[in-house]
Amino acid sequence: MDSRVIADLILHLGRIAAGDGLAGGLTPVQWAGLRFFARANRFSRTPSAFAAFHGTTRGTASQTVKGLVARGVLRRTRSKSDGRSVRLDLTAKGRAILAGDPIETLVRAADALPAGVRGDFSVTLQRMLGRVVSQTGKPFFGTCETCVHFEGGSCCQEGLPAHVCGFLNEPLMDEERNGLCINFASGKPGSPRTPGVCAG
Amino acid sequence: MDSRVIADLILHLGRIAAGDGLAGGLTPVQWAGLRFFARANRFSRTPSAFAAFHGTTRGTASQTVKGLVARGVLRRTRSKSDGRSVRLDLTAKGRAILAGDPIETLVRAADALPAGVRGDFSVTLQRMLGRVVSQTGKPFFGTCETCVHFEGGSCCQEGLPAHVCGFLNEPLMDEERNGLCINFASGKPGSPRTPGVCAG
DNA sequence: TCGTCTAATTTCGAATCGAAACTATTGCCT
DNA sequence: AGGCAATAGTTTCGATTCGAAATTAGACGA
Repeated sequence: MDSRVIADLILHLGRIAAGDGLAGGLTPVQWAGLRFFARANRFSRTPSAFAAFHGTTRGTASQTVKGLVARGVLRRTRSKSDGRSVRLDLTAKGRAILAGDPIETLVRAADALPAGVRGDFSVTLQRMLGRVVSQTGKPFFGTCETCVHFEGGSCCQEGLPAHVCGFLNEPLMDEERNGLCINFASGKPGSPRTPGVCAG
Repeated sequence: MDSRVIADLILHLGRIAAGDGLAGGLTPVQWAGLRFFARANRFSRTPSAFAAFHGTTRGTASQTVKGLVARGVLRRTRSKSDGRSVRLDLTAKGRAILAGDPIETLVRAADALPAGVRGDFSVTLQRMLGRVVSQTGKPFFGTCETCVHFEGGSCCQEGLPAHVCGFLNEPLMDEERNGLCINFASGKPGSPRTPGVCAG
């Protein structure tokens, strides 16, 4: 019986916080897009990945992206390795606009929570998302931190890629580990990551 | 920095769970309306209250209500005491449809949480909603349980109203205390409710 | 080279939303 | 009483959104 209240609260919170129409000149969907492309890693900053993340079709996602590019908050570049693919990056203007995100109301509300509560709260939310996502068959976007494809090491020199994504066979810079990835696959929690073996 | 993740998670959860298009023949907005009129008390089952709760305009709320009445899930009756006002009640069909609410995915995810966690989680969500609501100036919908206007007693006979809403000066049946109310005003937590004095 | 698959876009019709105009009713104020 | 502002609800209108389907372009295997 408490569970229904929880579900209602989550929906209501999301609606009240993000439903605030044209805050800062962007629509709620455009805000969602801007947030996604700000947090996704370079393999996932594509229209298709945004469609999967946002739970919509590629056609709709394409329109959202077009609007954001037209506003000058996203830059569109074709992939060199795959002529079909496109990568979207935030422009300086995009990063500036992100500061006025209407989600800030929610962020401040989370900030006001006691520090001890906040950690548990975040973990519980994540657990619920994992369950919802697996039940509905939607893709889960996680970071390298708990990804089974992540092969890390720290034996290399400064400034060189120290990690590898085993799924794409691509080197990863240290600061790229925090981006959301569409290729995320959950590893067993607590199992140590394979230490990377470096030639150098 | 954890706070931003929390905000993202809440929005994403809400989107994934409720954004599921025409589940059961109703749109996401219509589901929100049906849920509201199922949980609101008899003073709050009006188009205006739904507009306030849902964070939209009265015009848009009116359209949503019209759609629900046309589908036969809500019944529309004019108020006898105020010729302008209208009350919406769920029909038997409405209650039946509510069983297939797409929010059930979220409810099940909440059910899967450990019992100890669930209580704290619910409290934290409520605290965040309170903060968001006070920051944005939107009305808060609470129940009699913690409402300052609630004047309760239990000295009356069975079957007769045992409580009173001090704001509307209206008698309240025992089972009406759990409905969401637009006239909710938060009382000091822990302060004892005024015991009702019965003539009988 | 052909066929199939994937990435992205475009088009089109239906639905949604908010702002503004409008009707009807209430209730305060003199 | 009579006037008048406030409130509840509805309607209309234009802009936006959305999803389904068709379209273009490139990748890749047989």
